[in-house]
This record gives sequence, structure tokens and C-alpha cells, in this order.
Amino acid sequence: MAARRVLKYAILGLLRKDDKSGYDITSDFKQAIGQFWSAKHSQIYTELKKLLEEELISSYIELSGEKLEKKMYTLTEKGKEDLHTWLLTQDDHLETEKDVFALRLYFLKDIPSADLLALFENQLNLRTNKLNMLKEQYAYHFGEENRPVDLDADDLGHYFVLTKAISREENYIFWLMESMDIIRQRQYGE
Amino acid sequence: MAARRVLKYAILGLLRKDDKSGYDITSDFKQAIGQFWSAKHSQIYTELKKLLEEELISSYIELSGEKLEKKMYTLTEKGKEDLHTWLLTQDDHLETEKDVFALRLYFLKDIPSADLLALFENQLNLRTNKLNMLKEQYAYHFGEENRPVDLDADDLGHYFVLTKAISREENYIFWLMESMDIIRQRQYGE
DNA sequence: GTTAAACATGTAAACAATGACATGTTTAAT
DNA sequence: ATTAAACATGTCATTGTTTACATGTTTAAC
Repeated sequence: MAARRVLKYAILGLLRKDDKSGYDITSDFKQAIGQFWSAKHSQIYTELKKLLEEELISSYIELSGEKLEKKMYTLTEKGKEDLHTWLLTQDDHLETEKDVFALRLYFLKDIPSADLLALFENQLNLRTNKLNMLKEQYAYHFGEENRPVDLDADDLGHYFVLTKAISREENYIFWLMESMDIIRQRQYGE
Repeated sequence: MAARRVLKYAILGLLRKDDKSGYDITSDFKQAIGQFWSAKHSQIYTELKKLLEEELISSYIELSGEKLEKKMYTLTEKGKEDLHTWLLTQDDHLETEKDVFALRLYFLKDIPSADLLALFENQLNLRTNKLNMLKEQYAYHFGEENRPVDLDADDLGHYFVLTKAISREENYIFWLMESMDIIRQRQYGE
């Protein structure tokens, strides 16, 4: 999968507002943006090293306590330009959005109805938990009264991504429940 | 990304009903199931070789015309068992569903409104085309009168996967249009 | 004071995936 | 007869990603 050097731009993008450490970037991928891109710390540290060599970022040391050295990264001018160009790039095709549950389901002819429903239940559980987490995040950041038209430009990206993730999960859950109904009806008809 | 050897099981799964060649499998990934998993022919031929070594599949030659040799693959008993076990496996977590458009959008603070709308238009176009293709596929295979309860078990997987893909795209398009409205309203308020 | 969780940074081996290279046949249209 | 598209199979170099290895500090709870 993986279009060309997406992690590179994900990192440059995360550095657009504030300087961050590798650990900070790793943490960001566990928040909202992690719904749409993520990477392990091993890959992040390696990519940061590469970006330094390419002079798209620079680094300095910040002390956290007495001994713990945090290596902070800043976007260079070159890095800002590169990021800006990428942000304006239009995709010319859509990549496969891989989904192992759907793949498995395609082969369902060989799965007994009861096991099939167990698979659906499990997926429904995972998705419901995820949706709840996302809704909590939404409530925490945007509350109920906040209308997107009045939002600060800084928060708009976060707003879009969170609403996208929520909408994706709601849609997934809706389809899961619809499909379970069909399976149950077929089971009854047997 | 890629959870553990998903391509392996995708291939075993595609061989569950009929023998297929590497080319056939490559073609399948351009159809419905390609919405949820896909691979290039280079990876497929390599994986087939590996599966042969592991004795999960066996192969024979079929002539197509006078000279063209098609290498056909069949699931072995061992392969069937392995596939069956995998089909019943419950996921214990959800992987990041990577989406470069959403990632880009997260950094939208640095994109002028007009450019942003152009990015959205482009995405809307790509998604609308895809949705139309999926709907054509649906109409072709299931028509209008076909109720899922009455479907042959053989076709049910296909039905679920197609409706899933359609629902995903419709949801994506809906969110795109909603977001574009918000951007236009904010633009007006400037 | 101990301990566990979170903070913090890196490397290396193995595995997954793409793009380019490489070659040849069959079918359908003109 | 020619030609283009589809059929058909493979390898190799590079890039992307994960898992495991490896080490140490700080903070908050008990």
C-alpha cells in the first residue's frame, strides 16, 4: 500500500505548529490523527534521522528533569516548502482501504452461521468501543455548543478528522447490524 | 501495515471454490474484493511460490491455445484446514485504516480556502466515480428484485462486500459534502 | 522507599509491498 | 496482415512496516 513517503509528510505536518520530539510524534499517532495514519516508534525515529539528513528538519536538545534528554525537532524553511507543496497535491487515484474483516467475510460460505454471528459480534464490540472513544474525544475538544463555522482555523483540521472518524465508525456499525439481521433471517429460514 | 500474512489467506480464500492461476487472482483483486484487499502481480506470484513450498496449494499446467501455459493452483487439504482456522479467528484490535486525504486535511490550517475546496472537489470526483462503478457492479450481479434473504450462500459474501463498499463510499461522499459546506460558510464569514 | 506506568531514544532482523525490468502468447478489431 | 489490448508469468531492487532487542529516566501511587 503506502503511497510515496506518506510518513515523511505526516511528520512534517505534525511539526507545522510546534516543535516536537520523536516521542511526541509517536503519541500524536495514538490520538485523532492515528485514525488515518500511524507508525511505530522504530519507524518514526528512523524517518526523523532521514529528514534531518535531508535538512527538512533541525534538532536541539531539551532537558526533562536532570538527565533525560529530549531531542526536539523543528521544521526548516526547506521542510515548510516541501510540506506546503505536498498539502496542495491532488490524488489521482484511490488506494485500496484494506479491511481484514470484510476480506474474511467474502469467504463466508465456509463459515457456519453461528460462528459467523460470533465474528460479527466481536467486530461490533471493537467498533462500538472505538466509536465511544472518538465521541469522548469529540466532547472533550468541541463540547456540544461549538459550531464548526465559529471554530478557530487551528482546530478545524482536528474537527474534520474527528467527525470523519466518527462518521466512518457509525457507518460501519450500521452496516454490521444490517448484515447481522440478514444472517439471522436466513438462519430462521433454514 | 499489513497484519500477519493476510495475502496468504486472501489467496487461499480465493482458491476455496475453484482452481485459479496467478493471473486470475490478480484479476480478482481488481473486482469487488479489491475494495478490501489487493496486491500487485509481483507479490502474488511470489506468495504462490511460497504457498507451494508450504504445501498449502498444489499446481498443474493448463494450456490456453497452443503454447500459452497457465499454471493453475488448487487448495490442498492442509491449505483448506489452515484457511478454515483463519476464517474463524476473531480480531483482537482494529488497525489504522490509512487515508491520505484525511491526513492532509488534518494539516489544513496551512491551505488557503480555495485550494482546500479544489482538494475536496477532486476527492469528491474520485469517490463519486468509484461509487458509480460499485453500483453498476451491484446492479449487474444482484439487480433490483433480489432480496439478500433469498440469495444463494455462494453469493452472500459478494453481496456483503459490495454493500459494504457502497455504504463506505456513500458515507465518505456525505461527509465530504458536509465539510465543503462548512468551509464555504466560513469563507463567506471572512 | 519501592514499584509501576509513562516518558524517552535508539538499532537490527524479518516481513510486506511496490515499481521496474523482462518476456512471450492469444484474441479481437481494423 | 497488422496492431493493440488482454492474457500470462516471473525476478529484482528498493521502500515501507513490524517485532524484537536494548537501555535508561521521571512521575505518581502506595
